[in-house]
Amino acid sequence: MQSEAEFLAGYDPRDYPSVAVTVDVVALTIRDDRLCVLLVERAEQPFAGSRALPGGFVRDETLDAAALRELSEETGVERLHLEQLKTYGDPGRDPRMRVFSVAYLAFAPSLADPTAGGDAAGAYWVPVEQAVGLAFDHDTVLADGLERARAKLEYTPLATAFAGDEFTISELRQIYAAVWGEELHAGNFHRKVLSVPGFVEGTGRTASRASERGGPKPKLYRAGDARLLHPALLRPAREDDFR
Amino acid sequence: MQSEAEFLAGYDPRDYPSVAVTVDVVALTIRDDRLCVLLVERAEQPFAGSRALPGGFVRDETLDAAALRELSEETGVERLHLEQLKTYGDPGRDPRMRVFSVAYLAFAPSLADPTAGGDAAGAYWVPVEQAVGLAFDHDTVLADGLERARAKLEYTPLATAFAGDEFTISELRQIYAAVWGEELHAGNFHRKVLSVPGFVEGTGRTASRASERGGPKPKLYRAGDARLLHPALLRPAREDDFR
DNA sequence: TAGGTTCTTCTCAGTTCGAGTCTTACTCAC
DNA sequence: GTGAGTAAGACTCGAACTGAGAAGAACCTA
Repeated sequence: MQSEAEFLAGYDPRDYPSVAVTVDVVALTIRDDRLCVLLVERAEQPFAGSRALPGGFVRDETLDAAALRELSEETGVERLHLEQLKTYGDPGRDPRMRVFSVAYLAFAPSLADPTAGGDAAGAYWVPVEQAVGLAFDHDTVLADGLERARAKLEYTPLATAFAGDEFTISELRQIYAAVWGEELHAGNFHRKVLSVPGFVEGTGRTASRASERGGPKPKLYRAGDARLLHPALLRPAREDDFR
Repeated sequence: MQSEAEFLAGYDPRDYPSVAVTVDVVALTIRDDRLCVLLVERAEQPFAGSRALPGGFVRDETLDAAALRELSEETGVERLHLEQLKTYGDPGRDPRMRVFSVAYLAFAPSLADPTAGGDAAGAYWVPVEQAVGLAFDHDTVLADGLERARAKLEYTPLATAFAGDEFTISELRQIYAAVWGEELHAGNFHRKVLSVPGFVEGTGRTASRASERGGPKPKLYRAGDARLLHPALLRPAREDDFR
């Protein structure tokens, strides 16, 4: 494999257009009650061998379509909620040329392992706290994506995008706990979720089995039609978050 | 002046790079208790003569720097709060070539009239409800910016960015009223603002004059050090906003 | 000086909140 | 099968917050 130094030495910027636009995707899911992000192992220079967020150049398509395509090409992941996060364009963030990267945030229910493809040598879900030392400025992108995801859980029904079609209140609570990194009071969470209009709606059905460790069979719910939670479901306040 | 049709007929895409990145700025302020946006009159094709958001091509600089520079060049406006809004990149949104526009949102205290410069034939503050029929997809960009601004007033001390260094609680209330488009209960607003830690801090001073129509001289406050309002200052709920 | 307006504080009832308890239904280990 | 432990869901309590309104003092204009 070519080293990064060799690659840069043989690289002539005039062979390429001087400005490029890419999309990069922060795809999140919950696995084993842990918040995980989708990473690919880069097969090409620059940063060959490093881990990075999946992404690539935008073609003759909308930005949303590019994000969906790249995610699908490099990882096989398809069914998910996508939204634009932020654009990163500092000069020098890509050693080849001026590259503007439009970052997307994606939320996926628990899925089978992704299949690598495209420019990616491998693709896998990694617990977010282990996703450090990424290529380019992707550490920053990931941090911004996590902050956005944590905030959006408060005032949108986004958490249901992490769940399957039918879910229990407990599963929903564990999604919140995984994203926020702290446990929630089960009774209060239950009361709150059911009291917010349009958050979830009952299916009339009950899980076929209780939790592994006992307890009654929980009722099953599906996502409601609300697009905003009102009143919001605020995470426990920590003083230092505000100053 | 060249018509748009003439311009396009004489336009050869090969004279230009095929992809470009611009910044466009939704700059907001309050004038006469009304929410206004900064518009420029375009001097160049395409859309010459139309009104548009101030903006232009990104040079060898960060995106934030480009937004600040364009705003200053085209309008003379300088001292303000800037944050990235969203990136627009649909094929065909600019008739010349593929243009990606990184939109910024800016909040300025009440200022003197801007001075036109750069590509702009004129620059002026326009009440947002009169800012329709803009060039490119700027109607959409403005709508997204307004929605973002309205939401951020709820949970950040952003409103103080519209005020001067010292302001009264009433002035702050009128900023909220102008952005949200509805009156607020003066007593409750007063109680709420003072109860949120770090939102405002007293100066110990009092306005030299009361309101034109009477009343006591109000106390003066300045922005506090909070970066988030907790608890948030929620706008009156309307059912249809949630579904 | 009179009347109207604003600033600021206060009251009151209704709602939401965090923390905890309780009952019931279930799983697992023995 | 039985018993210990756990979870779902309903409930209670006091504290905190909310919207609506009232009240007094300060100040403007006519």
